[in-house]
Amino acid sequence: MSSLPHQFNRCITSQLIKWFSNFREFYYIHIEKFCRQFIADGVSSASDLSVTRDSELFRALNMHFNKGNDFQVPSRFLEVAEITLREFFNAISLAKDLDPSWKKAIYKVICKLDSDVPEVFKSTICW
DNA sequence: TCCTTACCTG
DNA sequence: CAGGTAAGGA
Repeated sequence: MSSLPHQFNRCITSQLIKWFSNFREFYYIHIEKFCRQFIADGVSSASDLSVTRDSELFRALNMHFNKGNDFQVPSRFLEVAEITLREFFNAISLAKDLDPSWKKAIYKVICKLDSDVPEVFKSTICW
């Protein structure tokens, strides 16, 4: 009740930030992986790419982020995942991946689509 | 100069 | 996932 809580708070907050950061990495790594696979499989247009709750991509992400299906993944997540997938597709199609920092342009677009952290996390993950 | 974040490693 | 850090922003 005195000084410790503050340290805990600060510590846990940074841990959560790190946690989400790792999630973000996982997210992008897998979307790129699936995207390249789609291309290898012959998908020719970004419009042919979609992400639904039945998609393998979704399953992979959900398996990692929401293993026990403790949350109902908002449809917005699917939309953003699809946008991200198409963003990667277009970039790779244009051979932009030749540039060492080609992903930054994508990150810049996607981060603007970030949703706020749901209240459940703020109120549930406490000490 | 402090804080955040992307990148890499274990 | 956590730790460490170089790089960039305020």
